[in-house]
Amino acid sequence: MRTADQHLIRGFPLFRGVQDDVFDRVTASAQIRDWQPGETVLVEGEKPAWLFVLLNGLVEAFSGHGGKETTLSFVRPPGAFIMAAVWTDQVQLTSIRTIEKSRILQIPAEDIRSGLAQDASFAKAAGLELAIRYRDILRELKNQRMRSATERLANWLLLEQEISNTPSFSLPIPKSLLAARLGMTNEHLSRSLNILRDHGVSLSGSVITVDRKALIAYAHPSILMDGADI
Amino acid sequence: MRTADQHLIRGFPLFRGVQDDVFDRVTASAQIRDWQPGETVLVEGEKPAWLFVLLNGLVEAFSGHGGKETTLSFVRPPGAFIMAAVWTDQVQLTSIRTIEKSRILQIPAEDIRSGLAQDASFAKAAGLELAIRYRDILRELKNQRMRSATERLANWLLLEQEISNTPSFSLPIPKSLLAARLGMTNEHLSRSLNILRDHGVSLSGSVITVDRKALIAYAHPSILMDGADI
DNA sequence: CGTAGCATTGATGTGGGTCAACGTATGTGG
DNA sequence: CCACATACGTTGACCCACATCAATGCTACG
Repeated sequence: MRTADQHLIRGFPLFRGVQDDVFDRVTASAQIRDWQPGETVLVEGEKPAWLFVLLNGLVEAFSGHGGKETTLSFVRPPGAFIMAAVWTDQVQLTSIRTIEKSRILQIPAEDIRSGLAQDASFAKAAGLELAIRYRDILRELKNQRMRSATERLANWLLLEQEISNTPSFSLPIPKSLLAARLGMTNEHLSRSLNILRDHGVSLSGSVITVDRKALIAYAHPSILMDGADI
Repeated sequence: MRTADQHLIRGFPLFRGVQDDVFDRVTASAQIRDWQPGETVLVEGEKPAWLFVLLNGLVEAFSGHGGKETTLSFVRPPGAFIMAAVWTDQVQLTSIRTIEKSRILQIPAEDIRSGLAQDASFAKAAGLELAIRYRDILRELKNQRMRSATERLANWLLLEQEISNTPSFSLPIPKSLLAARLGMTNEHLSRSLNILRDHGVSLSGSVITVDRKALIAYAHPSILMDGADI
């Protein structure tokens, strides 16, 4: 790894406040690799050999079972993935593929585990990463159980619009991915968008315009369910 | 806290390998309280004042939104709860209530956080707890997305039967709770049990007899989805 | 241009929720 | 010991959200 890269990584939340010697040891055998869109980074069911940290790009966690496939989350920089599998040293529960061209840091799982034991700051930072993902996925489960697909979509739009900070914005991902993200089919997404036309959403192609007040009345957003997102 | 209690707690996975002085500081202001079945321990939406560790009993994490309520998980000893909220110092995403008479240790959230920063062993143990819960809930999300309610039930029965280690066993929780746990209505649970009669399950009252081979053929269990359970 | 994605639309099927009625225990007090 | 209440489970009728399958439209781009 080049020293410029090392410098970049040093500033990542995961390594904030970590002792120099621990940082050096943890990153000694680390590698950085560039990935093309659509490449599979890892497959569920294997023991984790590395911890992965997304430096840039976009990555999808998904899983398949009995002919079905489901998207569990997206990861954006500076997120890490399969932290829980590395921490417990158990098989990965998800597969990972790149959505966009991505640069990914990989650190030997064993080095991570010994780093956790050596430096409380590192363990605290890694645990924080894990806690954030835990909360993300918990929100997702609540979302799934207590809202209809159309409501999920409505709340996603509200969040996305809030991020873009303009009433009109264009979808950052293709609709097929959005459907997967929301746990619904493409067809149903299309219909749901039509339903939302009656509640403050207008769209032409991938450009969305939101009347927040109307959409909020429909969506009932809640900070206990709508969190950090793609 | 009595020294006998302190001794008990010292042996908990959360405090395995923690330095004595850190242990003393973390547990200095800790309290143990006994709870009756059905008591609400904490309500979602509040900032966590304590970390809770279940010493014995059974506790349910649940959430409500827009007139609906959903059970997110059960916690059995020696599990901790709202670890993620304490770690991130963000509002709790779930409410907690006791199912059975329970004894619960509570430790000031601030003491936990400073303990994390002081002792790598403690941070590692707390992170392990978090990682285990993360994986539980991830499995639950996969379960929810890729299986029907009846399949979820079938796999739950397989797991429960495996624990009991006899072909015949009686349900450890009332059916209404089981339905909540599986994310379905009581009515649907009843129907699902009837469906499973054709696949190796026979029941009279709350006593279940499972023909593993037949049920496995229906349920398609997977270690990537069926994990530690109630 | 044609053809290869993607998105929409329609027709139809089904898992599972909802509501109401009916059973089946396990009490409690007369 | 029986009448009754209360809680829990089952069954049936019905409905709705969402998936599935198939056809069609839309854009893009070699």
